[in-house]
Amino acid sequence: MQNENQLIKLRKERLQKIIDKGVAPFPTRSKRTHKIGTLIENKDEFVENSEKVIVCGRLNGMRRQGKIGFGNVLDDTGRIQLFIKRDLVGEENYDIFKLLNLGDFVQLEGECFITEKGEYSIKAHKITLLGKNLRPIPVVKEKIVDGKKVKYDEFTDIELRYRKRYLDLLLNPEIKRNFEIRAKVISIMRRILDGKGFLEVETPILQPLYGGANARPFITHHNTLDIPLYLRIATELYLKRLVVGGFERVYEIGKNFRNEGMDRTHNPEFTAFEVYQAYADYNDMMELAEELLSTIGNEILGTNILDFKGHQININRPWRRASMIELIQEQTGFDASDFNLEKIQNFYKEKEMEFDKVAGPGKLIEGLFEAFVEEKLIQPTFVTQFPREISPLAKAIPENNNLTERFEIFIAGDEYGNAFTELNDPIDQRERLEAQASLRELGDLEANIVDEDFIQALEYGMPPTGGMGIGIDRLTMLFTNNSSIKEVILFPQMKPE
RNA sequence: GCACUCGUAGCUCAGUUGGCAGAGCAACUGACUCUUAAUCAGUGGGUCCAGGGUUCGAAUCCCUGCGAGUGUACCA
Repeated sequence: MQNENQLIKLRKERLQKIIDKGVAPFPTRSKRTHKIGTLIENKDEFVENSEKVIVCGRLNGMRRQGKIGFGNVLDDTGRIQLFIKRDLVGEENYDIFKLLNLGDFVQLEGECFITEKGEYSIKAHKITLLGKNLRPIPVVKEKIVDGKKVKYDEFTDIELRYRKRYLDLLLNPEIKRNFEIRAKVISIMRRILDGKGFLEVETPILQPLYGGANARPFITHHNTLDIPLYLRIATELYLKRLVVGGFERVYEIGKNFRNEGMDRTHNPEFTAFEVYQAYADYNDMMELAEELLSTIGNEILGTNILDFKGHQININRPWRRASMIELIQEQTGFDASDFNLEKIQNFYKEKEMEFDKVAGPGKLIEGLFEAFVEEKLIQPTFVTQFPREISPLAKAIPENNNLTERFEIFIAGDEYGNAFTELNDPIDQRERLEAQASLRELGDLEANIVDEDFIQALEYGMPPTGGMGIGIDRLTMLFTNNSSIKEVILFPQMKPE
């Protein structure tokens, strides 16, 4: 830090020298006639015309040699070499050039030409400072060796990359692609849903009660009302209220907040997509999921065969559909379909797995799924028919009250989405939430809370409805082949230094 | 939460058996009218993550803490 202050001190001395020359270091106006990318795309034309151009950008290379100098100017479309000659710009302007630092923003007036060594450049008529850099930017240099780009002193410290994302984007421009794909994923989803007549809505982030998922919330306080408020853990219960209100097709894309552990697939705030469709069920949701992902793949990558975590993932529809019980049997040979608690517990013992003595058969079946099946599900799979016991918001399947019309989407061993035929029977719903409430009293901090207003809404009547949630962050990881959620969140949560 | 690994200059890294804290780039000064990791000469720059311990002597060995990564647990 001592040293950094010295480096900054030197830059501030430079700044003073520039001010002493009567030059504004942070001028208010700039005037750009061309983006660098345009000059590069139409190189021949610009060289031939000697048209006067003005580009603006950051100085990211400097090679001064006496009375001439070279440098590189970078904007968001590309990089071009600047050539400056004292005899051309005059001594006064050349002195300003000599006082510039890497990282300064400049406006460069001149004409395009090819240097004697063949480099496409702008010959400066005038260079103007647009913004002084005061803190040295790490310098990444590139060289072409055998036609391949070799980088020197790359900015790679993962912690620094996340803490100072602006430097990451500046010095590792290929990272921008993750966020461009992220934006495209969302815009394609919006376009598809809007095209089907879904209404995009915004429901409260600050909620007096939280629900719609099993998770611990962030708690805040409203001063005027003097009540606690919770940051939402899901949008589900509000979106269903809208279906009660007569919006038959709604969706929301927004942040959820869960006060839980962080790892490569979990950030405390994350972006979820939730969709509800009246007079539909979970089968319709499966088709929607297939359509969304395969369209995104085709449009963004031009293919539905994705390289991901060392696998070739085929997201072309249709995807495999298999029930949780069936998948457990496939992997272990164990048949849990009778929900016989003692039998399931014995199987846990046989496999030398620990289990919660008070857990019901549904919870234990889920445990078997997690232990034996999840990681095996590489190609996109709808895991269907979850136990009713662990699905308090899903409707039971007509033939078997132990199971619900619910599925989760698994790809490469990770979960991507969760959907059900929504429970719209208010009496059943109340019982299920009350059962959750008693779990909570037994110490399950993630169990659902009874939301009386939500149940009342159902009492007014909700049509049969299919609903689905998909994690946008994980989807972006899939389409950018990243295994850490921090690579697809611009400013991931970090502990303060 | 637990386990393992990592933390040295602005950046990327080296530092042997415990023996004066190092390199390249960046920065500063100077030279240089076609460079492109420009070059050449010179200069400055360190809380070796923090604290404690062992030792004549610690960046190095030990302990504790902090931060990060990976795995694992939990979290649909």
